Amino acid sequence: MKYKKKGVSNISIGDSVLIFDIETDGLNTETSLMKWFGAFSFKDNNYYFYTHDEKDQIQTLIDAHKVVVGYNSRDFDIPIMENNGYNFEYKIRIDLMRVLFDPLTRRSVRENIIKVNGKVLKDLLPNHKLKTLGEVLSLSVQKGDIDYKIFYKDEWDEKETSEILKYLYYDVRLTKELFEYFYKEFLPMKEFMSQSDQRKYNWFRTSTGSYTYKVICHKAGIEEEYAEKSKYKKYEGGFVSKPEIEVCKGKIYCLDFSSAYPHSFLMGNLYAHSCKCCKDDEKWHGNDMFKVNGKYCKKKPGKIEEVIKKLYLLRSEYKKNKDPREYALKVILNTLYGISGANIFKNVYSLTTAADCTLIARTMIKFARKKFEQAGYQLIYTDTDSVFLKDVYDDKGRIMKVRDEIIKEIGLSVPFPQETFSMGIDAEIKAIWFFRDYNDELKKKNYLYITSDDKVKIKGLPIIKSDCSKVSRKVMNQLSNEIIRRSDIKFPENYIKDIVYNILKDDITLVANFYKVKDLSQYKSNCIQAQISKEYGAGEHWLVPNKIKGNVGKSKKYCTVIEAAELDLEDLDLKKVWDTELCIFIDDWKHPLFTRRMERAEEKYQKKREQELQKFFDSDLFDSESVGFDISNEEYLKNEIELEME
DNA sequence: GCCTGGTGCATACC
DNA sequence: ACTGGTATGCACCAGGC
Repeated sequence: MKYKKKGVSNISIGDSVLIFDIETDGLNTETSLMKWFGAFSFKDNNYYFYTHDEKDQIQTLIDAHKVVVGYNSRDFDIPIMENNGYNFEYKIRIDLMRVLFDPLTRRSVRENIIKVNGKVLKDLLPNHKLKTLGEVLSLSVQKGDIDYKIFYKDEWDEKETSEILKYLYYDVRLTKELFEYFYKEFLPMKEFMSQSDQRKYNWFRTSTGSYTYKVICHKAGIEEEYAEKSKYKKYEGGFVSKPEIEVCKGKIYCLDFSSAYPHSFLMGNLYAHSCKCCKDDEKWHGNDMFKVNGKYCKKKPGKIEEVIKKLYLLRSEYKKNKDPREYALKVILNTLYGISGANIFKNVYSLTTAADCTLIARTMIKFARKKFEQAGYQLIYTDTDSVFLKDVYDDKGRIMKVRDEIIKEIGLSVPFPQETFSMGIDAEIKAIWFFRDYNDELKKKNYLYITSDDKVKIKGLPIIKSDCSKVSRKVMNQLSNEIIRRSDIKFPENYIKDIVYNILKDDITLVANFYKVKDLSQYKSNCIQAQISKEYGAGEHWLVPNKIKGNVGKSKKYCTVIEAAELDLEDLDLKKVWDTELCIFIDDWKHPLFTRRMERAEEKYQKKREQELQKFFDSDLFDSESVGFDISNEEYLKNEIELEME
């Protein structure tokens, strides 16, 4: 019995692609029997549905296609069908689940480069079920499920058949739409690959690292060889400065190098370490400015450098024309540095090259800092390829002149200066804040700023991390208008407290923290994630930190939102909400650990003072004139703190 | 008992 | 077929006093 249904497709593919899905009587791939087979063919835009007794027709349909596509088909559908006597030899097999992530290694493959409404797909997915994916990507998802008992038999009446067909149709259609989504999303990556990789859909399903390696090898004419994965040495990366000040208001600019790492490669010719056109002692081995470790050809750009340059220029053009292929080139250019530090990518791998790439970038940004400082600008912060500075002269043109000087001087110190290399303005800011840790030191990679056009940008702060409580997020949203209106983020403690308790009054479970945990077997310690996995299973959980309820946690306890229904406000543990999430908005806030340390030092000082005093009273010197201490209280406290911090 | 430092894990920045 | 280092925060745990 064959059912056929006309469908439509919004993409045109040259290949014969078959989308398929099966229904079985169980989940065990060794023993399960396939009961139904559903498919969509891009050859004729038809859906096909068969029962298990139409084996020849199913095989004929498969044979008529070059590419077969399923969801979790690599570990489920195909093994079962093979055990049921079907043949998938020589088929190009695409498992759409594995396009996103690999369930075996639990690594993301492409879910972290797909964006939905500005957010990364990975962060939007609570799990990797096909239905969830359909919902997040706004595809046609059928509501409701089927009772799987229906597949425990071999024949179905008209009503059952209709139910199964409807169910299977929606699943095939969802898989088809997902394929179409990925196809459109990744097609811009296709043309940079070799013919063979294009044919095998490697532009569609490889990790970004593998993709980049394949493209670079193809374009540069290098063998695409792989090495055994091994533990390799680490090397120094980007330079991150401590923030120079806590708050800065006024005209502030964030300047950053355009594609710092690709330009490091180009300007230092860092992949041309084993050229045969010159001897070792004729090569570039750095200078006073760039103390590189490797030796690089200075006669002509290497093969990989030629490719980088070509792709960089092409990207600039695509970017100007809003061509979607711009993104593919961005991925390649940004990933190349990463794979040059991973030994499996044998023929681009070079620790010296990777380390010299970061060294050049570190040197450049430190040089820029020095130059701006010498020119009278106040440095604020630096991370890898960017520098924040205050425009004390209120003269953008002057900054640009200093910038040009920096670029020019860098160009004079490298063997292959690049015209495309520059520094751009990444942000125009009117106020920026940094925050203190428990040692009262300003933290790196954590800041908040307001741009000249009144946009609030937050980097790294706990309040934007995925585990942040909803109550803190709500508070932030309530404050945001006020923050922009006043150009200030600090409020009196009681003001924030009122907002928090007003929110918690209605729902105490909003203090819950978000946890995404793996299967228990994946943990080798009794860490909190392992405890959560053991108690509530792998997956995503909102857990309420509290003092009395729950089997997770030893000092602090965690229970589910449902279990928390019995808790009172006083039972909650609000430490994270106050001391890490909301403290950034509170006037004159000090970390409690730091405060306690100060108090202890004060106590110690008082004790010592009493002792000294006593000693003094007990001594013969009581009558003499040498009364008092040689250092002040503040000085003493400072010394104590420094001693403790060592 | 309290504090400290090391470690594993998760997640952000570049 | 598997991109890198830098950094913070949380909780656990062992070891010192």
